[in-house]
Amino acid sequence: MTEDNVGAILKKLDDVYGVTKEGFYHDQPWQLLAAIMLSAQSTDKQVEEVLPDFCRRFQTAAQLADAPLEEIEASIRSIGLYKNKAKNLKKCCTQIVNEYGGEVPSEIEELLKLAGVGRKTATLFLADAYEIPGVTVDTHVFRISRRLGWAEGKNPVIVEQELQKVLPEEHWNRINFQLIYHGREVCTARKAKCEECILGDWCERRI
DNA sequence: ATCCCGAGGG
DNA sequence: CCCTCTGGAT
Repeated sequence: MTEDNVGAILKKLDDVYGVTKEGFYHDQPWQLLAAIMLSAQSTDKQVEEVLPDFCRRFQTAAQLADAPLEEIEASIRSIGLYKNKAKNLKKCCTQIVNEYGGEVPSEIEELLKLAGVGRKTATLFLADAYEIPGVTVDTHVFRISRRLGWAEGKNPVIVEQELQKVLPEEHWNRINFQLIYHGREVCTARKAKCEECILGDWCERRI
């Protein structure tokens, strides 16, 4: 377990990938939650393409909850897993209207009760919407933090707890997008490009 | 061809 | 625990 590499790596990530990420377009918090749900297994570009029209068509959670499933599907048709997402969005918005008075809850335990909202979506929403510090562990964060020697846990929940101990809290809300960029371009699941990695000096995997 | 910026369901 | 859902990137 190396923890002395943490400071140097975090600084490098800040330098190369920046400290802020532009969030998804939205007028209302529930639309941000919807955008994050849409982003699963899809690119930001795909999501941003449908988002303006989506937000215009469904201005409130109640409007989406009442819309025919076919209309919801049509509005997100170009995005991966669109049938699942349309079904989950309708159910999720129905829950928001019926059980939360039309407002997205800000407690993670409540968010996790919403259809289509898992831990990754919930923590990212809390960070983006309310700047609540949290470590969002998606597939990239999971893979890279293990390669760096920051975590050893066998599932995302354990890794999340390990990272909360290893990382200063002010980095929690930016480590996700930084490692996503890094994970897509360099530290890929297979055939990682260790020769061109900016973290090569400190990474346990390369040394 | 193969793998995903997940989550629900059997 | 493993399967499925989807288009797009590589």
